[in-house]
Amino acid sequence: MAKRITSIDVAVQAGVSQSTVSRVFSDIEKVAPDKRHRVLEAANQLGYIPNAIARSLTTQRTNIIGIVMANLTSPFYPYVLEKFLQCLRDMEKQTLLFTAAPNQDIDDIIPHIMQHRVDALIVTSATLSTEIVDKCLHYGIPVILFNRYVLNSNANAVCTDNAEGGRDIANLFLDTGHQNIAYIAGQSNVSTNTDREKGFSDRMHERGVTEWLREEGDFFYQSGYDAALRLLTRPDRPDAIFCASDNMALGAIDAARYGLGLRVPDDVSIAGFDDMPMASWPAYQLTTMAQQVDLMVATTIDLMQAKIEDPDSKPVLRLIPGRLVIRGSVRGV
Amino acid sequence: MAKRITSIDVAVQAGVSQSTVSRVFSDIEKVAPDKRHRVLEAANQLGYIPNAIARSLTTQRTNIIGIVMANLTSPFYPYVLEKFLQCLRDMEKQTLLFTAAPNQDIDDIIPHIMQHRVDALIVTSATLSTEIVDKCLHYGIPVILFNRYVLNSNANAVCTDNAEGGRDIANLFLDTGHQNIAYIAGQSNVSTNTDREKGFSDRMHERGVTEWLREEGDFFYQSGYDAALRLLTRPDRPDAIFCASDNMALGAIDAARYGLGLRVPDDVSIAGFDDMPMASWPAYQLTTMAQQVDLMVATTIDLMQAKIEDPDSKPVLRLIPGRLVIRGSVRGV
DNA sequence: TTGAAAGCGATACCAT
DNA sequence: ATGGTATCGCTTTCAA
Repeated sequence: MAKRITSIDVAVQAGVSQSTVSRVFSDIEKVAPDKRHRVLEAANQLGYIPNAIARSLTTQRTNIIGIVMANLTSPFYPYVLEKFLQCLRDMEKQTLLFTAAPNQDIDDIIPHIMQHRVDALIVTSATLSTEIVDKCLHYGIPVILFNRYVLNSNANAVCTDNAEGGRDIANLFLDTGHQNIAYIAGQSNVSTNTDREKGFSDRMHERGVTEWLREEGDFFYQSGYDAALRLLTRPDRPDAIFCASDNMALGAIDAARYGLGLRVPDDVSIAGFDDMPMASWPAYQLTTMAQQVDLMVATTIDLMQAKIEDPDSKPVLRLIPGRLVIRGSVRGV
Repeated sequence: MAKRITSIDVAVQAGVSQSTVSRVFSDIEKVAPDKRHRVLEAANQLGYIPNAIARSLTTQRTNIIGIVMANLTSPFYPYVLEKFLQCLRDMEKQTLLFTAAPNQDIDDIIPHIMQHRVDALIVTSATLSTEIVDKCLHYGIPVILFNRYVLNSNANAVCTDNAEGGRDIANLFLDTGHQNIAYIAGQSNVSTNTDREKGFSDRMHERGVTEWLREEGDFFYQSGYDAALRLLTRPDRPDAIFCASDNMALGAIDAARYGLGLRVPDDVSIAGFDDMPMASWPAYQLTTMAQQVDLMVATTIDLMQAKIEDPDSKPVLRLIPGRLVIRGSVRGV
């Protein structure tokens, strides 16, 4: 490795002061056209690239946004991540990405992130204790929760209206005359699941249905497959299953078809939640409650910007409505 | 936001010098147990978190690894990314992640990354010009290509042995008595495709087959679906299709089944390449050439480490063999 | 407009 | 083992 090129080298080469070089590369300042030209030329000649580390140290801004992702393996999240990366790239921000190790407490990784003094922190599908959120805020790092919320926290949050989505699916099943309905839950301690389930069961009750089957999974494919197998081998086989995630819904469809030789939707209707890319594949044609990812991401970025510009703004929770996407996995529509 | 807490604040509070505080947080140095205790206590009390920016400026190391990813939307890459994140997290390194915008030249985003003085750069499924690689090296930033290689470049590279994989699939089809074989290509200008195709066609020739069908896709699901539709509606319908990616293979299976009512593998055998998670789902049971992602990632990290420790080490290309995974989409095995 | 000089918050070398 | 101090590479006053 050759000697590192700094703005001083460029200054010497261009016959100007180091300050002037700095001004050229921070754009804003006005510097005489001829000098600017000489600086640029010298920089190019020497292969100079400004050092963002040094810049961050003085400006107190890194232009880096931290993103914490829980599970990249579920096909829904890569899409979310991709969107975030696109947005941030367009804003000329860089992205420092973190995943939690299995069973690792998200709270524990935050200090690692804070060491790097990110300008803001986006946390998807994981909750943070109010203490750690406050610690971030204390350091001037806004926190925005994506698809999770914590009441009475100082963190902003953007979330699909999961309860409303659950109600809509209940309506869908009942409107199409299904008699024996089942729900396959995600982990019962995460709000994404509980909200969907709450909306679903509230609406069922409102419409006079007081009993239905329930199995619990973990949002992943295999758990949906297994849960559906348990449900569909019962003597009182359900004729409709609402799965708390698309992933589980696809598993449920495969269990019905390949595990038990049933037809979907003729023998059993299946609905999901998320609308991940595979939901539209011919093999599945899954009817599902779509999360409006693009809108959610854009909203998250907006909240982030607002909070960066006015750190004292009050935290808000933005609920984004889901969109019911009718395909072929629920009969009678 | 309160005043930022620095090591000086901690030093004052603990009644020691700032140097001592620094020593406590950089671990290595020995400092008297009682002082260390006082420092830790003061730090905790003040909510002090060391500033990695300032540290990087003096140590000339950021502990950040840059990763450039081309397409997160293909289900194969999130898995790769997840593995990288895990490995790097275990090494206490942070990850700065970049994706290229559609049609954006990867070369153009490298300077943005270099500004942040990452300790190394991992580039997946994209090539870099030799000039830009040399520029990185000049700045002491090793470059490791993942699943792509550039001959005569100074970048290290880790790649599946795509040619060998292609040969193996040719063997598989011929050993199982298929007569009319077809190949669905990815973009014909990327080495991942050309190597697979080259191995495949070489072996076909070696075994006396000189003619076969060919369609071109883009590695994604839809293109596989469309290409398979074109192939399977020909009068001389192929009885075996080798797809350059699992994604396209799944599309091909769906096209055969749902587009044309054919059975897989009875009417047509289909093989893929990658072994992404869905390949094992009951709906597909795809026979495919698996890329050994864990091994590839580990190898990449090893090369990276070696290059960081000895910047003058010669660049190497590591070929990782694929593993043929026999499931149910090819008949006769 | 331009240059000189004072930080930013650590590390690391040099004394003690 | 501990403290003082120069240093990393920039941005940002302050004067000129």
